Amino acid sequence: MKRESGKAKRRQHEFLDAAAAVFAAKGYHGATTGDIAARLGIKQGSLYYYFRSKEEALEQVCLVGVKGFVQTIEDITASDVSLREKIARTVAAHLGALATRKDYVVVFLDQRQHLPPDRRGEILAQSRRYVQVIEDILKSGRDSGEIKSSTDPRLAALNLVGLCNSVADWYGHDPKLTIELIGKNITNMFIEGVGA
Amino acid sequence: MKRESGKAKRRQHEFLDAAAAVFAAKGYHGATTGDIAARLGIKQGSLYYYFRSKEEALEQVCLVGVKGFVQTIEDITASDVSLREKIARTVAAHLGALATRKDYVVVFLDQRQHLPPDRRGEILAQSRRYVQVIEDILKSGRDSGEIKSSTDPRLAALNLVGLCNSVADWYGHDPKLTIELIGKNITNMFIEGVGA
DNA sequence: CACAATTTCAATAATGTTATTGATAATCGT
DNA sequence: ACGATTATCAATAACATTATTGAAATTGTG
Repeated sequence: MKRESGKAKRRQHEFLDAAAAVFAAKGYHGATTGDIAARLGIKQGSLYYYFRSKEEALEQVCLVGVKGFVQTIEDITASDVSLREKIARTVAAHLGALATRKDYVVVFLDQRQHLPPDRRGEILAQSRRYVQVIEDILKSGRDSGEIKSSTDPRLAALNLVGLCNSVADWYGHDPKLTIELIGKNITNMFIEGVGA
Repeated sequence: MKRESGKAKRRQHEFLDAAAAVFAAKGYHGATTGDIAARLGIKQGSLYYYFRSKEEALEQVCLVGVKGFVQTIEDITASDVSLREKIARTVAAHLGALATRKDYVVVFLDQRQHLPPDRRGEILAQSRRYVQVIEDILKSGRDSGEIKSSTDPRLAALNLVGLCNSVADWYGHDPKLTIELIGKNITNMFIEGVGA
């Protein structure tokens, strides 16, 4: 009989959290399975009850990381609000994922390259689609005259995503800089720029 | 007698290039000294004629990477041109370093965290100063009324640097996207935004 | 409680990696 | 061409890491 009691799921979750934390802190290759085990208070070999291989663990962590991004973006495109509001929501969702699941997001951003090609498929597809959706949002904004006609939607989308991703490099250093504050700042800069 | 013939320097340079390329491609821990040796066409043990340890190699690569950034930024602050021009030059210098020394820059950006604390000192100091100089440029621009008074120079500096750094993630994928084009795009977006 | 399922352990095989060393080959200046 | 300097090699010690296995402990259930 399959158990799948809430307890088992909780433990599985703890395991993924530990893997994400260790991968984020040390990088995939810099992290050892022993590090993950130590964080869970179990022995290195015991981990293999939860995964088949270290690679599989990385894949799972990356998937959680990227899904945090993609989750809400669909609804945002569909919603009937101004372009500014769409961008504000996109940024908020992006930064929100960073705040609530920093380890997963950081691992997705920085460690997915270490997955062998045959494990990269879905992760790559999801992240490509994410940028594509943002590009589409910008394109529609250009059509509706809400953004400059000279704006290249592709480049602008890459810039917006890069801008949000870069927050991961320093978020948390200064407690004054809340997600809300940073989000407003990025949204404003993206739409109006810093020029007087 | 110390030789220091041009040849020796050239070889030293080749060695650093190889280390940078391998670290950039596989990450510090994912890269083996054997990988670096293979790229140079020599045996793994022979590398230790050029460095004392893998860590030292990483430190040297990171230093070259960060110096590419800091090099020109000083002159830009001093120069007597408009804020827009200062920012345009800053972005151009940043992206230029990315284009001409991508491997070194990528290693500095993504791998410096794997240096032990006692090797991080100078690298950290240089990169802090880099952001500080940009912050100062923006502050002076705020004082001169060239940028919005509501702009937070610190956040804006972090954003500008993050934006430029994020180009490393995709630069080179599309040959149509030249450094000049990307630079103009970023400068425009940073100052005027994409809004109509 | 007793039984079955779940979770962890101890021990270890197989492999890979860094760094050292003394010998050897290649190169340079005279 | 010769001796000295520079560069590379072969071999290996020491160590770390992943993954496997069968046993043991723990937990949940009737």
